[in-house]
Amino acid sequence: MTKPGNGDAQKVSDGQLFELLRYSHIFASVIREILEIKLLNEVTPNSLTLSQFHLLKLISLNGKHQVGQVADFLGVSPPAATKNIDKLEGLGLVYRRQSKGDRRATLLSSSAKGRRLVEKYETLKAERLTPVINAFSTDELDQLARWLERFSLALLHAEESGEGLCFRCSAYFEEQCPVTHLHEGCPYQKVRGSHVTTTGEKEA
Amino acid sequence: MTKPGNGDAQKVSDGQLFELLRYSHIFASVIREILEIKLLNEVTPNSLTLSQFHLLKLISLNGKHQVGQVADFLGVSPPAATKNIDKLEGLGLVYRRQSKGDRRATLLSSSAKGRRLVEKYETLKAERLTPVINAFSTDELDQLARWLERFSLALLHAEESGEGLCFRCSAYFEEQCPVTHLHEGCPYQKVRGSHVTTTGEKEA
DNA sequence: GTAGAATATTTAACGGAGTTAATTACTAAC
DNA sequence: GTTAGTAATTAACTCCGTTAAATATTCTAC
Repeated sequence: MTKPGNGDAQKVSDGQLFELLRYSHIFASVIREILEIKLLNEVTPNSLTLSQFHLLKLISLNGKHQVGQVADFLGVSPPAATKNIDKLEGLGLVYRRQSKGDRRATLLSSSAKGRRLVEKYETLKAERLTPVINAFSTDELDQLARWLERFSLALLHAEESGEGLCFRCSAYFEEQCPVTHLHEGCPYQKVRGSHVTTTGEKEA
Repeated sequence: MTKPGNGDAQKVSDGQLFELLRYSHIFASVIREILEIKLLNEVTPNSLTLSQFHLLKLISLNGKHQVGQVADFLGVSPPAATKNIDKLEGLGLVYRRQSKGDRRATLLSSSAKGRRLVEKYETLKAERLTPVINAFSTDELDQLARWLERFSLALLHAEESGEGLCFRCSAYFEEQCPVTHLHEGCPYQKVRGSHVTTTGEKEA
């Protein structure tokens, strides 16, 4: 792994490459395990999965999605989405209702309880980031965010077999998704406009 | 979430905070899904889990670990480690042998096949990183790695309830683990010295 | 030196989340 | 109006994790 002469353009040394591999992995693991899974378990006694939470968040942002859409969004099969929705519905976090236009379709909307949960999670997540923010200057934070974006895009574009590629923003979406041209029909796109405010649908 | 007045020190704007949350999540997801899971599935027709691969990697780096140690390392229960080892052993990637000193203990070592797999994965991973490397200057890559480290450390230190905290380097380890004082007895530490070369144990 | 506590691993029983295939209900095409 | 297609669900299964119990070995202490 840290052998000499790995064949590639020798732009970076083996040591640099190792550091990059090491810290990108560690960063990814720490974000996922500490900032996401651990926090989620603290916020929900009923311990939701990350998938289930992302589902809840998407539904909170737009109360007009149907099951198939959110399945695509999560990157899972429709039956898996159904089961996740069952669980969220059982907890009173989301509701199902039949679509008027197409009576096969089920529309999903969040309850006030569901939206409160999303908001609580996001607030706490931002709080936990405070020590991180304090470890950087404002300019550094800006630069870091841009580099993370550049890194992710470079990786994703290289991979573009055109398949089910997605930026995996998990509802941290922006007006203009940078990978839309790779993956048409992203549910995030359908949610555009409601942006980041916790504007749910009607209450039940 | 992007509400005004989130209470915290107003060092960063809500927009900045959102960008940071968005891109740290996206980066973490892309690393995990594209650079790790997807790549692993391409390399192994028998589709190993990330856990199983990390286990194999650890064993490849040091052929003297016992089951309980690698269970700690993976952050799973001993029975889970046993089953993962069963699978790797069934594929001829690792071997079990009884410890001479303590006949309760099982020592684990990798086969040449196992080490080849690890090496192949790491080589391909480095290759996939080429477009990323080309998207940055050498100095930027250095800076990025250091920032990822600083970010991860800040997050981990803030969290330090002293529990099972770990840097989650998954065997991308360095001589001096920055969180050792938080988590004594890390299996990575026991592996120190063999560093990153693919130096396994005896062959069977 | 042997009884009893502690430790290392495995087995057994089970749960949760994912999969594919089949079913049900509805819509759309011709 | 029959037929093909689509949305969602149910059924049957797999995989990876869990805790509790079983087994084998070592350590402690009288």
